[in-house]
Amino acid sequence: MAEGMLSLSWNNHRATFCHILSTLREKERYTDVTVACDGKFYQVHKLVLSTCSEYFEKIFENTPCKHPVIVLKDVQTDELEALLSYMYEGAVSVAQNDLARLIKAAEVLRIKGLAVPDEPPLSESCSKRVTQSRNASDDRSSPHPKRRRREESNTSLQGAQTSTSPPASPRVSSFESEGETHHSTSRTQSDSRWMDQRSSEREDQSTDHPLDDRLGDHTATSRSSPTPPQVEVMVDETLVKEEMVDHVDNSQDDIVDSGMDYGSMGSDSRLDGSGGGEEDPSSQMLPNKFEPKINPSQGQAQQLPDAVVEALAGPSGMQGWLSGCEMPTGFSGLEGYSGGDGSQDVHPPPQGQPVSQSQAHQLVGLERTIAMGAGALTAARRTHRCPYCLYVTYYTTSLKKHIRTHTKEKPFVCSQCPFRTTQPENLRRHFYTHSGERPYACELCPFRATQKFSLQRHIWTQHR
DNA sequence: CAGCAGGGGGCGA
DNA sequence: CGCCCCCTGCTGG
Repeated sequence: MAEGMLSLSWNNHRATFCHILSTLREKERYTDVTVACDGKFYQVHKLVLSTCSEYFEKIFENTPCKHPVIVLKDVQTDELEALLSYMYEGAVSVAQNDLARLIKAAEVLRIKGLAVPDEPPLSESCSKRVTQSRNASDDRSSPHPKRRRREESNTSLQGAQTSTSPPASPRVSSFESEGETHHSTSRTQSDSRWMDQRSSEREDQSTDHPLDDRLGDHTATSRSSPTPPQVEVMVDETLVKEEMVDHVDNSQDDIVDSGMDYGSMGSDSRLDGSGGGEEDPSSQMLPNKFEPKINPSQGQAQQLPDAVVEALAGPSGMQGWLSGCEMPTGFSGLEGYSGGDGSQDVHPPPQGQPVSQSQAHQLVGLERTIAMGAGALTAARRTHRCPYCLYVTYYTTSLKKHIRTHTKEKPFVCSQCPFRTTQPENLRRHFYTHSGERPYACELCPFRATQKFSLQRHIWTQHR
């Protein structure tokens, strides 16, 4: 209440907790109960079992023993393993055929969320439908299993995963893999040391929701999870329905992902790969002389086709990208573009393709451009077209710069910090932040700026 | 309001 | 190709 009160919240609390629990189980740390089943022994934690099952809770209540051994008779090992995974991770993959069995076992053990509601009805008037029961808010915080069933067609994936479901390895990976944030945090880039941290923070935040859902609904994070909850079990058999929402989410994820992956590939792997070695541009302090031109030399002629090939080859890369780029405009592709470009003379499209052939041809077209040189485009007045989007320019240099925005290639590296950029000019400008130089001085006041436009803006606003 | 990065245009060597 | 210019947009004080 007091003014000074701050609310501190641990965004990843659930995920972390979950992860740690799983890890503890794997390492058999702090385990205080042994579950014996069909000749196998599982070291687990009373806390977890009793949290997830009234049955176990009761047992422990009535078993003062410090490290009891519980022998399960009517449960098979694979069922138990699945249930343990479920309890520790909040989700588990199950082959459809095994679903009934699993539920039965869950019922025997009274596993919350599987066989019994994970929370007493309480006052929640919200009629609990057999399925999701819980109202939205609850839903987020508690592990109510949803059974989701992918189409049969998924079986291969599903089967594979389900068969190996029990191992409860942590899936931090699913969060890390989102990697994309990088390029979007323009602001932080100059803050060298912080960049990584910050981006990861962002990631955490951005995945906040999925994390929240983690215990109960893994759908959001299931993609890369070792034990994807393909089939999240539900109390009711009627749940065997597809949940469009999840599908949509997934598909979106996929799209986003393709975009992201693309980006991350470029900014991470590729950068590191191509520019990593050059990170050391030891002597490029000179604002004007940026030796660091890392390896822009390789030339686009090399790079481009690669990029193109990559994009084409990628499962979703190009498509995702193109769809993101072209579709939104609603143009019918080149037509619309050339018109809008006002470059009628400029742009009698090299191939004059109508939209239909557009994408592939754009790629091919550019590739050809690169391969054959500008001469091939004489008819087009030497316009240069981006293979990734509808961008067209007269200048090859502009195109190169532009393409880097797609490939995320940033060959120009600051010697003072991790900042890297696509244009030498940007690097030069950036360097002012280190050198303190402010080349643009206001004649009317002591104000100085690092960028001309900043000075102009200053004059307009201050001395107008 | 200022700092700063992204990104594109344009020109001279 | 290298360099400069410009506009734009975001961010933080």
